[in-house]
Amino acid sequence: MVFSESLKRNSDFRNVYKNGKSFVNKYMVMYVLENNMNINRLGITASKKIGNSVVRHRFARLVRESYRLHENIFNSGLDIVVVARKSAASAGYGEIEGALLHLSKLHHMIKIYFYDEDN
RNA sequence: UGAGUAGAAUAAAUGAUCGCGGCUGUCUCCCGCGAGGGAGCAGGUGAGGAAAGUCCGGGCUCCGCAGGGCAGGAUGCCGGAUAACGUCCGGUGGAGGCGACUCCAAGGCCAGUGCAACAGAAAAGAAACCGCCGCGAACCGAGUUUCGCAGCGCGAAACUCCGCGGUAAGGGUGGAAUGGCAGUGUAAGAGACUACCGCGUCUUCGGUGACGAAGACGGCUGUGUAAACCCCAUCCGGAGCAAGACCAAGCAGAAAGCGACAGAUUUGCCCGAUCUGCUUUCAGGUGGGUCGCUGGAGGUCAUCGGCAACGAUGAUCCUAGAUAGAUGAUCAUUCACGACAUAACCCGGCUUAUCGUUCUGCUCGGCAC
Repeated sequence: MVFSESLKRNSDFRNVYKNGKSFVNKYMVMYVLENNMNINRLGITASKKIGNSVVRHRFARLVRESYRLHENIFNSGLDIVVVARKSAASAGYGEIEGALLHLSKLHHMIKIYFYDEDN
């Protein structure tokens, strides 16, 4: 991913939870906070309540793939944390991708000139 | 061909595009005096049979070397395999199945202690509820049965109701009741006696052994429970790859309390050993990198030894190594339409989860010859 890296530290996660804004839909919760850098940092979380290791890994991969394929339409300088909800365990790629874009719009983090073709 | 039984293999496939982690590079570019670093490109590689649960065993690493006693834990038929095991192999004994085969926490209740609810008379230094039998008392009375007669009431006898005793055959209770069954015997009974079976002891034989076989002897002294305490035998130092080693960077200590009859370490306690501080609060620094990290009790094949587990020798192969943590997405085609489940130091096991498919040995039956 050219413009992004992953969010790693526990303290960074807590910072986003505490100070960022959040929106929710059926499959996930998304927290967003400006990080004053020129790249985005993406963190993905899935608790053990969601499922076993296979399920949690799969969720992370689907989110990462969805983000990667749409990386160029997002605004920069954001810390993004995606938390899995229980129904995400059985979701396929299309559902995860749709959910990610839906929440992105609610956060107004999609570049303006992409709005038309994505709607 | 049906049912079953034991074991083995496999764990959707192929292609295209985009994407990710290691590795390699006589490739390209950028940074740096340099060692080197970064980006790209190319090639090649990248989870499982259980990677899981973390239940055992070991390797490896560290610990003021690990010593003794007590406590504690684990294992528990025999022999073998192994680095080791609670695993595996081969046996013995028992249980189940027509059988192939499967299952077994399979040492010791004549070391001691305990427990055995309910039921039952009685569940272990002690036993008679019913029943059966004997003797006694009583001869009053009541009842039952039988018999007699001068016959519708009288009389007689026996038994029971009472007491003492014998008896473990039978009934009933129970998971379990003094070996079983048949006979002799007896007042009634009883291993009291006899045959057979079972049990115990001894001897002989076979086996490394668990144990088996045969013979003799003992009438066999009233149970079950040791996943009850316990006894016996064997084994066990602790902590774990966030182990641990190294490099780089960086800081700052202060206060209070406890204490040499102290404190710390070695799972618990005692002895012994070693060390000299320890605890709390406040304040401060780092939170980067390299190694450990995958070539190993390794896989495959052949030969030899062994019933086998396994071992020896030779040949041959190398197949993830991340560090917030790499396997995904889309499209196409095919099919049985895809279960369970993601390495985190490494092995040997066990246990549990699992859509299916295929193969092999064996058993019991059906049909045909």
